[in-house]
Amino acid sequence: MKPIVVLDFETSGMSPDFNDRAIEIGAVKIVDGAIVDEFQSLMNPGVYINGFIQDLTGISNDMLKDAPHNSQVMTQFYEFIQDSHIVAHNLSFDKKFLDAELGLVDLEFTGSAGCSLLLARRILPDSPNHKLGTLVNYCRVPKSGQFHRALDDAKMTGFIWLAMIDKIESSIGKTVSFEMIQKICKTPKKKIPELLASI
DNA sequence: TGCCAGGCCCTCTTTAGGGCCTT
Repeated sequence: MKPIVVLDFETSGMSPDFNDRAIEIGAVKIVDGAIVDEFQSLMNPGVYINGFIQDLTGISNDMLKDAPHNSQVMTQFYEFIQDSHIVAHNLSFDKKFLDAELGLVDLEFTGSAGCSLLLARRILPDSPNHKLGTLVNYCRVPKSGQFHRALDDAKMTGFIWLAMIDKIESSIGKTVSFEMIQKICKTPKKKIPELLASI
């Protein structure tokens, strides 16, 4: 089974379509249900980081001043995710930035991707909501460090992912493939019990 | 220059609207 890289970006805003850029990447690599490696780097895209983002992340313009440029970091990160599946909390957000930043260095990730937010809405329907911070408490996984820092968020997302996989596998009594997880994420909530019973 | 998102999912739906998530 391929490794799973759980990743998280901190960015200058909500969309690369409006010239927002990644300012930090954090990721953990999961093999056989355990975190075996990690990747973290600030990166300096050469754009000014506004006060809201500085307050949210604790990442200041001064901290980015001497950070390596995005092109250098993303080239290294591309090697880190080779031959892996990727997972993120609200994948559609992080995948946009991954594609945009890799595209700027003429690279492309063509592997499979999964979303812990979509899985949580299906597997943990009784959670008060499906924000990362809420799921950390709901799943009783370790709170590692500071929210809105990339590596800490990636670690916590990784723990939540593993907790959800464990819950699925405990309920059906067998292991599930990454492809099956993707299928669960695409299945309407109402049909999840029926799907799990059929595995 | 400055503008500022968008996919998912529910429902009093599908000829739509609005909340949830991510920074």
